[in-house]
Amino acid sequence: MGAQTSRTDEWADVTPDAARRLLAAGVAAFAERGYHATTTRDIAGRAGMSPAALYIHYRTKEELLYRISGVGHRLALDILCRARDGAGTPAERLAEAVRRFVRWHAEHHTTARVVQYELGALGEEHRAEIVALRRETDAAVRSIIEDGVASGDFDVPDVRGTALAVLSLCVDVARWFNAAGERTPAEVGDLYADLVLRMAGHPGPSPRPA
Amino acid sequence: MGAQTSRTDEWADVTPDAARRLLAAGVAAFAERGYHATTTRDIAGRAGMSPAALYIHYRTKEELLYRISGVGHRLALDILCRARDGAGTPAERLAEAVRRFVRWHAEHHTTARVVQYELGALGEEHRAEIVALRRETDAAVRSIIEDGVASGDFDVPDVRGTALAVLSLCVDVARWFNAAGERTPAEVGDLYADLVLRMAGHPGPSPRPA
DNA sequence: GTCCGCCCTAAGCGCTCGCTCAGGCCCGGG
DNA sequence: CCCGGGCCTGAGCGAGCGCTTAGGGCGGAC
Repeated sequence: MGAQTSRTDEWADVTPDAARRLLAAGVAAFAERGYHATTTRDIAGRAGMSPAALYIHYRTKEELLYRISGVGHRLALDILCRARDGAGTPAERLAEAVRRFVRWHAEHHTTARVVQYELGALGEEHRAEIVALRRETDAAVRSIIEDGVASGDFDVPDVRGTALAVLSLCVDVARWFNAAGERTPAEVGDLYADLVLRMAGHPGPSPRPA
Repeated sequence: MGAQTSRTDEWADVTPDAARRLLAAGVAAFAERGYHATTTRDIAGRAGMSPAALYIHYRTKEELLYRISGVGHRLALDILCRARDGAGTPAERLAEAVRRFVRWHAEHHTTARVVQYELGALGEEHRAEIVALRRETDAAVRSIIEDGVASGDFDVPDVRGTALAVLSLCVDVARWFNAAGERTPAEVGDLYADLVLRMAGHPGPSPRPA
């Protein structure tokens, strides 16, 4: 009946309670039907409120999407930055980045779907702000690959193109992942870490950090 | 002003002329704004007609999407089937499949975007029909990889998962590819053929068919 | 010339959308 | 006790939606 919350609440620091419930309801609705096919009545209903209540906490339906998008992008970016700045060889860091990033996209695939595929529904300035976050995401992946090329761990003729492909591959997990499917988020993360190291020309199985 | 047509017209065999123009206008509009954010007035306007004209050739807006989706999926599936059934080693066939498939997704990225990302907007029976086509697509890729594993050309521990990842990687090109960007469709196809062979554990550069 | 059938348009119907507004409940401070 | 502000609801506005309907123009058969 109520909003479908994720297992570890990603919106824990949003207050007041009603605003948080609306956010979670928005994520569920947008992920299921898409932004434009979702009505404010549907969102409010999932949160157990009347349609008018939405406008006490958010100025428009678009602002609700913007908040979701901002929180989601920052969480995903954080995962990559931590891996980039962590200890270990470039191969360990790339494997760890992909493993965690993919796992997040699988576990929170409803949020990730909204974050990755409803960007076009944002207004002009809000979209520009989110696109900037995305460029940082891209730079983080590229940076790890560059480290590996410099150290000789990787063999990558086209660093920009490979970084783009790696990110594209990981992000698309949100589209096809199904919680009722046969693979757990952790399994997909491990598989993808392996595939990405192969793309980077790293010999042997994907290493775990020490 | 008029509908934006692709360089090689993919809708050549759709008649009458007005129906084809509406299809092309629908593709352009859906790709730009998404199905739900597109109005029938917008589609008709791009085709240079009044809103009512749409309903002479298509029963509903959803049927227009269904036609687009059907034609697009069949074109993409055809590319993979031809590569699967072609001559050459598994590595040559996989490289060729990816090269052509990716190139199509880049060249026709507006069509591909609609085909890949607006599936959820289809009605129940129409969606089931399209999903069946998609399963064939998946099977074609898996089949080539299985051939390579059997012949010893590939080293793939998880065939199902790798096939899924390969397809996901290729399909997502439609999302990020930008015609004004720095890479041509052919360049992206070559890069991706290389990356996919690495994912399949094939040593050396991606071979061209004889 | 006359008529028929195909394409098309102008006008508009019924509906649902995002969003607003006047007012009610409830809880903490005096 | 009363009051005031934060949170919420019921009712509904104006707009734009998908789609329909009545009829006009026009080219080919006779």
